[in-house]
This record gives sequence, structure tokens and C-alpha cells, in this order.
Amino acid sequence: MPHPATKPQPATMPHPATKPQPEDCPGCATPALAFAPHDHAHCSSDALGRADALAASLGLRLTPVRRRTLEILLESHRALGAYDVLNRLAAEGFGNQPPVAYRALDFLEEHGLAHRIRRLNAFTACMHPGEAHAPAFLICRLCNAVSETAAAPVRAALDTAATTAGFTIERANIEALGLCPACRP
Amino acid sequence: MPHPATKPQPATMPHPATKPQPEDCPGCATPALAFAPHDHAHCSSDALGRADALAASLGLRLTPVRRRTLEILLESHRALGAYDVLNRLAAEGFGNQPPVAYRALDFLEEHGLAHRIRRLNAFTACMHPGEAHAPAFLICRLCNAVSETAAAPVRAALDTAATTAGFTIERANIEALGLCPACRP
DNA sequence: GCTATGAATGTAATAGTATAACATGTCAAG
DNA sequence: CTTGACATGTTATACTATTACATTCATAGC
Repeated sequence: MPHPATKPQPATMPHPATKPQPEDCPGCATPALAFAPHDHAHCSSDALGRADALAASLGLRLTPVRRRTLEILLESHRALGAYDVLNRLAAEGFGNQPPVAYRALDFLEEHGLAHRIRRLNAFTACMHPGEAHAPAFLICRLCNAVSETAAAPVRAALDTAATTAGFTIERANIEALGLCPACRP
Repeated sequence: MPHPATKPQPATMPHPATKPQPEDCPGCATPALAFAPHDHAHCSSDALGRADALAASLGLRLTPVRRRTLEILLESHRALGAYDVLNRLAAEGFGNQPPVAYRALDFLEEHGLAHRIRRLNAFTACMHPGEAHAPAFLICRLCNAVSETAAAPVRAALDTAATTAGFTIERANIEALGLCPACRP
């Protein structure tokens, strides 16, 4: 049973990052969220496991809200707005004010368990926490699918440019907007 | 007279992008805004000239609001929030509702005359409009200085990664946060 | 000239995103 | 058991951005 979670999620999942939402996008309407279909339940629990391990080894406090927030991001497997996350949390008995979501999301981001996608004002679970990686995001402008790609070479090029300017990079956001394979004409 | 505009601007200029604003940052408190001091009046009028030329050659309508918006960005030579721009425009007799600023800024961005810096929710004039270029921004987290650097190699690396994923990049935001030369310990 | 047309602007109202500030609770070290 | 650090809950508010509609302006065609 290779793709258990690959059909349209229940009614529980409204939208990635709100606005332009052609749900009928050829390949992206399939909620498999990277650009290729895959066993999401697997990669999800996998990532959660690594998050637990990372928290244990670093002494991070992956409290209930934080862990649940991460699970929510992993389950939906797409970029969620802070208020989307908040609604879910509130429905499950956690606080229902914005700081609840923002604090959890900030924590996750700070420790590399999630990423913030500024173009979408949204957050997404990191698919390989713990590994040193400079994430870059490919965002489909039609279906809003988001894919985190390895960007070591990109980051290297960026570091070179920065060094030339005497600038020291601490964090970088690399976000590309365009068309995913499924949405391309 | 090499640096005509390099002393703290009048009281007219409140702030780049609001929040964390140590004005006493060693080198960045000097309003020379790239990381090195330079003749800002020159590069500013230079950029404006190129914008005019570009508009003429492409048949763009660089109307008063739009041109003035660009001037405002160039004058301040830093990243300005939409509402910063709006306040200035309103003070000069243009409309005082958000769409006035957003429309002008969107126009400028669309035609490569300005860039949007998502990390700061701010906008900055493009320093070399017309030239095909993939801009990358270096943002100092202490003084908020923003520098646009040439990022052709960065963009090339990103394109490679995207192609591998079957993704077609149309636009990209590359933003690095860190320490500028003047703010480095 | 005169008007039809589309683009640009003005304006009001509202939606969406994020943070400050303070109170309360929890847990572990001493 | 107390202290102190961190985490959470909650209120209020600030900041960013868009929708919708009315009006004005420029231009091309008659």
C-alpha cells in the first residue's frame, strides 16, 4: 500500500496559503505535495521521528503544542498559514490566540524543524531536520504546491557573493516562483 | 563634493522597515546605504535616469505617482515599507489610501524598477534597472541596511536545482540575513 | 473636435498577518 | 519549598495588504 494518504484530504484541510487556489490543477490537486506522488504517511512519520531524536539529542523541549504543530504541518504536507495552524490547534484544545501558533512555529523554525515561506506568509515542515542544509523552495504559482529542494550549491554561490561584499550570512531565504511539472503547459 | 547626502537625513526619514532599529550602528548609521559609503546623489539620479530611459523605450507609463514613488525609494536609499512610502506620497498631495502606494510599488516591481524584500515587508529601488539580473539581497540584522548584489551565479545554481525537479522558475527571491561589514564584531 | 475605450487614480471598507505586554502555570535546581 | 527560567494563556493592538467601486485621464478612432 504505497500511497495511503494520497487522495484529497477530508474537509479538514481548507487550503495551503489561501488566495489563488485552482484546486483543479492537473497534478497538484492530488495532495501528494512534493511534485511527485509519494508515500506521505511514511515521510511524515519519518520526519517526526527525526524531530524527536533531534530534540532529545539537543535537549530541546518539544512540548505538546510544539509537537502537535509540527504534526499538523507534516500531515497537511503543504505550506500552512499561521492562522490555519492556529485554528487546528484551537480545535484541539490549545489556546486560540495568534501567539500560540506563532510561538510554536517560531520555535520550530528556529531549530530547523520547519521553514517559513515568506512569499506565502506560510510555514512548512522541514523534510530533513537535523541535516545541515540551506533550503530553497520551489513554489508553483498555479497550485501553490511547495517543494523544498537541496540548495547547497545555491547557498555556496550566495556565500561567495556575500563574502565579496564583506557580509556574513547567518540565514537565507531562497524562494522561487514558477510552474511545477504538473502545471506546466 | 563626493558625499553630499551622506549625513543623517533630516527628520523626514523615520525608518527603513520599522522594528529593530539600532541607529547607532557603527557604519550603517551613516546613511550611505550599501555597505560602503558612496555618492548617493549620483547613483540615485543615475538610476532615475535609467528608469526614465527604460520607460520611454518600453512604452511604460511612468506617471507622477509612480515616478515620485521611485524617487522616494531612491532618495531614502534603503528599504521602505509601503506605508512609509504612502505617508510621503500623501504628504505631497497624492492619495492617502494604501492602494495608492501598493499600486505604484507593484508597478515598479513588475517592471524591474524596484524590488520587494519579503523578509522586511519592504521595497527598495533597483540599482540597475533594465539590465537582466537576478537580484539577491544582503540584509544586516543589526542596522537593517540592505544591499542588492549581483546574483547571476546564485540564480544559475537555483535554475539547475529547479530543472532537476522539473520546475520552471519565473521569479525568485533570494534574501540573506546576517551582518554587514560595519556591524561585524 | 468629440467621444468611446481602457488605463490610472482616488477612496472607503475590510481582510489577513504579526507582535507587545502582561498574567498564569510548570518544572527542575538548589 | 522556594526560586528562577521557560512555557503557555489571553487581551489588545499594530502592521501589512486587498477588494470593490467611483472617478478621472489619456489616447485612438471617427
